[in-house]
Amino acid sequence: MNDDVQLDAIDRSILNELQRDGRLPNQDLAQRVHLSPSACLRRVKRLEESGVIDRYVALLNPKAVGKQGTSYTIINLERMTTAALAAFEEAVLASPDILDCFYVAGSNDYLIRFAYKDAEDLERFHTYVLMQLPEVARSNSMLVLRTIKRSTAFEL
Amino acid sequence: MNDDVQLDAIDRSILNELQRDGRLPNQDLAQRVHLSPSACLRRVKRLEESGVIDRYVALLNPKAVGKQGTSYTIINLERMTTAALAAFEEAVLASPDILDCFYVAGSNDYLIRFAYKDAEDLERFHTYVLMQLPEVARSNSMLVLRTIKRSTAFEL
DNA sequence: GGTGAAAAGTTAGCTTT
DNA sequence: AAAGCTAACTTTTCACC
Repeated sequence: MNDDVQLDAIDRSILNELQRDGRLPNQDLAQRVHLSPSACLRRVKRLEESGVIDRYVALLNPKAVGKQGTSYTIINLERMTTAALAAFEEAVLASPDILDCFYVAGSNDYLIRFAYKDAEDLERFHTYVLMQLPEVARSNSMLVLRTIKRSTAFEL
Repeated sequence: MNDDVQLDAIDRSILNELQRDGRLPNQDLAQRVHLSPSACLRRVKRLEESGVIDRYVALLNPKAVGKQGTSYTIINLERMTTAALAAFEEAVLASPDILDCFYVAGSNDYLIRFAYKDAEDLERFHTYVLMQLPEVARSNSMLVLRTIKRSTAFEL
């Protein structure tokens, strides 16, 4: 995982295409970036092996798999001891509906993204956060009401 | 985009595998879910066509494409008029480094995810948010210091 | 970086359960 | 109605230019 791979204009074109469509056939990709299939594949393999391309995933429609919505919650811990952080993070990793968790700078401490099936599920999460997670002092939940923009792709 | 497709245990296995590896060859996938390749492919196509699978993407290593980090910013708008919201959202859509933007419930209004190249880039973003975006009253930035968990996959 | 042929994977028609 | 078999077709891969 070298973080300093040099990318030229063609590499960036390849990455832009694959960020949009991870299953674009190599032959189509080659055509779009004006290379022969073999030259194109060599570049893609190099991008995969150097870790520029981390992985390929299928993105699901949340509603179609029974997820009504998403919420973001900011959580303050009571005590910031090493043991308290470790216990909190272990609990977060064990909860499958917590999609993301970041330790953030600022007055607040953790930011969690959570996908819920219904109102009951959301309430269960709140109870869990406030009661079951160790050392939680305050939490501030933000329900996503509307998505203006959502992207997995970086601008290159 | 039917939101009420019935998924059986095999469909859920398929989705779990493809959420982890969007480029898993159909033959390998078939083996993992104990189906013949043709039966497996029929199910994958059905999941794609019914919109359960939204799309396939390549995920890049942020560092490898020159992104040092991510920040989340909560933004309050001065006036919540239709025109103010539209102007703000238009500006957000026009900024390529704003990855996500959600309108959220609670005392705050918008939550933005931003990927930055370096400290300068981050400062440029803050100046942009506070000075250039229309009607911004207050903003509260949270720099991601550490990622405990990050997932694009739903628990099925 | 390109060419072309072998290997691998995809897909569709038909049969079976 | 859904799964398996088979064979044609497409795509990937790789030695060589």
